[in-house]
Amino acid sequence: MSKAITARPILPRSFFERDTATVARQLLGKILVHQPPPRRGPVCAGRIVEVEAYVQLYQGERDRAAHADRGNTPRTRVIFGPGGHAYIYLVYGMHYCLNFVAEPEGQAGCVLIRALEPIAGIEAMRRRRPSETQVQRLCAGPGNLAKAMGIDQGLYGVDLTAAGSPLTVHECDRVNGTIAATGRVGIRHGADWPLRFYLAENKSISRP
DNA sequence: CCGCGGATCTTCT
DNA sequence: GAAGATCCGCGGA
Repeated sequence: MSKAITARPILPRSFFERDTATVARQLLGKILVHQPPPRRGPVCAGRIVEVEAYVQLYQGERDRAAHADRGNTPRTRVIFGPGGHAYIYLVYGMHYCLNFVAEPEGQAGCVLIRALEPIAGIEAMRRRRPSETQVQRLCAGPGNLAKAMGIDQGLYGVDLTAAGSPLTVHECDRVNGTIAATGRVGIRHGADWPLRFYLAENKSISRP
């Protein structure tokens, strides 16, 4: 790949240290790159097509669906640090979920990355998800994208903004088409808050 | 096509 | 002890 991709500028910390919903929305169309250590697999990359924002307050109300709402625990500590780091956790004892920390240090916000359109490392993705037959579905859904991209707890806390980091986010051309905003998936509290953003016509989103 | 159960981590009640 | 920011395979209709 991917001189063409990794040559694009890495998003700076100032991109992430803003209002969480703004960060979420503006991540659409950006390129996520996973570069494992030498001999640990090929570079994988995908275009971000679906995200969710988890905030401290939404229109003055606590976001009880956010992990950070429970406070600063061993699992959530990275969310309270500076923006532009990876927050990774295991759901239901099975699947890893990748989030980007937003907001300045001391404020808790993060963006769940829910779907990517595969760009590079597709053969590796297929090996990791042999049951998926459609390339465009390899990274559809938060657990699926972590699996396909080879992302696990070992990347907890990595700085997304450092050149040479195993996980980086890169600038891309402006997105075309409609950006949809709906309620977040699989939660109860604040289920109707429009904090899920996705590219409406994209074939790689987790669900329409 | 739909619904159920399994996998088995973190946190809270 | 239970629920949760999930996904997949199985069985029945």
